[in-house]
Amino acid sequence: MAKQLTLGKNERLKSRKGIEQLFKEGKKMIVAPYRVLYILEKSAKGSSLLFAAAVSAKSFKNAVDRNRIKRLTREAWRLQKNDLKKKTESANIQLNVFLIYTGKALPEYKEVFTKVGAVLNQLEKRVAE
RNA sequence: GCUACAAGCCAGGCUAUCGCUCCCCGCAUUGUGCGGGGGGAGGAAAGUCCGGACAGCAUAGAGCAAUGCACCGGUGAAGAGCCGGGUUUCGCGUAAUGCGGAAACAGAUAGUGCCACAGAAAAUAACUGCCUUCUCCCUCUCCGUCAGGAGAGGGUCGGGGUGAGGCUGAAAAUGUGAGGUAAGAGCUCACAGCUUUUGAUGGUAACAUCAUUCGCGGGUAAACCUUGCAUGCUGAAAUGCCACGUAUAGUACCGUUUUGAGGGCGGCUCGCCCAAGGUACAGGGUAGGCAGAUUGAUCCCGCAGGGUAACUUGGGGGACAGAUAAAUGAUAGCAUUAACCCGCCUGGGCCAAGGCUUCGGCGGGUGAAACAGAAUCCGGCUUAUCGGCUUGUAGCUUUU
RNA sequence: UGACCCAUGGUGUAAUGGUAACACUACUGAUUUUGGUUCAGUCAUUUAUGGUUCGAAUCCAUAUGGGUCAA
Repeated sequence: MAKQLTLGKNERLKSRKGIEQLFKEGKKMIVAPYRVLYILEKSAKGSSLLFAAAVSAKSFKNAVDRNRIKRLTREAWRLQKNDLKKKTESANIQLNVFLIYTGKALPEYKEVFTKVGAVLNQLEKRVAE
C-alpha cells in the first residue's frame, strides 16, 4: 500500500514538448482556484498519468509563496490520484494534466486537498466518457 | 534589575507516519525497480550596484570616439570595497587640548555655455554718480576807447578722466586704517585673510610649520569640457561533444583572376590579411542527453606569530546542496520562549462601604508566528528582517 | 539567468536647472422652471530617501513599483 502513494520523476510531466502540445491542443476547465489543462491520448507509453503544477509570478511575487503552493498541490495530488490512475491504466489511455493556481491568496492545505479532489473527480468523468 | 546604543552570534527543537532529490553498497535487471546507509537552502540564497574567476571569439599597427575612475598610503586576485592617515566641512562642548559624523576631495588665469526674480551691473562694458585748466550758455564783480577783456559762481548737451559710491541678490571684484589725487582706484604703505613660486624642517606620501616671492580674475565641471590613469567584445540561454531529424531545397539581389560581394573587425576610420560565395524573404527539421557543474582566491579555531587596523603567515581541525517545468515537503502530537487570557494571595493608591486600579508572586489555559528559496562559482556593497543570546559603553533604580 | 527602459492631478500627455502647463473625468458654484450646453473655481509632498546647486520634476546615487528584450 505504501508503495502506491509515490510521485517520482516518471510520474511528473517534464518534457518541454509535452507541455507545449498541452497548451496548444489541450482542453481547459476551471475548478475553483485552479485552471486545469489536460489532454487524452490512446496507447500510453510509460506512465499513463502525468502531472505538473504552476503558479503565476504575477499573483505571487515571492518565490517562497509559489514554491509552497506547488508543494501543497503536489502533496494533494500524490495522496488522491491513485483511483484515476487505475482507470487510465485499465483503459490504456495516457492523460497529461497541468494545474495552474489562479487564486490571489495563499491557501490552506485542507482547502487545496478538497479542491484537487474535485479536479480528480471531474477528470474521472471525462475519462469514463 | 531596567532602558538606549554599538559589535558579534543564532535564525526554532523532538517524535511518528507519508513523500522528493543526489551519492555509495547489495539484489534483480539493458529502459529501471526493491532493500540498506549517507548528504540535502541563506544571512541575506534577494536587488543585480561594483569587482573577478572561468569560457568563447578577437589579438601586425595607427588615429578618433565611447565608457569609467580621480587627496595619500596600505590591503587584497580585483574593485566605485575595506583599513589607516591628511584636508575641508557639519554638529556638540571646553578656560584650553577636544569628541562624534560627512565628503564623486584633479582642473573655473585652456576654451565654450548658464546664473530665473531682484538689481545700474551676474563678469564685460554700459547706465547713474564724481572730477574737469575742453566747448557753449547764464548771473555777478572789476577794467574799458562801449568793440570787448579778466576773474568768481552756476548750468544743459557733447568730449575727456575715473572705477565699485549705487544694497538688490544665493553670490557684487579681499577686508580695515592711513597716505595720495582735479576726482578716484592695491595707485602706495601698515596689519589681516587667501593664493602662486622657491627653499628649509618633520612625514613613505597626501600634507603641516617657518621663511621667501608673485598676485588677489564671482559661482557652476553631479553643464559641455581639459588633464592624468584604466578599459578588446560577449556572458553558462557562454561554450564543447554525442544523438535525432529535414529540402543535395525555392524566389530576389550582389559578387567570383585585374574592376573583388563579403569576412577577420562585434564602436568608427585608415591600414593589413583572407577571400568564392554572401544577403534578404518564404518554407522545413530539431528543441533530447553528457560535459561546463559543484573542493574553491572555500569555511572554522577559547591556537601561535606579524601589523594601529583592514589583512596576513604558520599550525591544527573537521565540514562541504546540486535540482533542471526545477528537490529539501506535508500531516499529527509533545515540551517550551515571548505574548495574551482566567483565578488566587500579598503590598500600595482611590473609597463611608461595596467596589475599582496597579507592582510583584503562585497556579491553570491558548501558544512557533520575521525577512525570505540555491540555478556557473567567488569577493564586496545595498536593501528586507519577528525574536533570542553574549560582550562593551552610557543613564536610571534597588540592596550591601 | 542576463541586458535594458519607465514612473508628473482620477486618466492621457507637456515642461532649457528658475511660479509644475494642457485636454478629458469628477466635485462645487453661477446661468436655466429643470436637465444639457456655457462660464468660473477645486483636486499634485512630480514613486521614496539622500546628495550636487543660490535653486532640482529635470543632474547624481540608492531603494520601491511597473514594463520590454534575449532560446
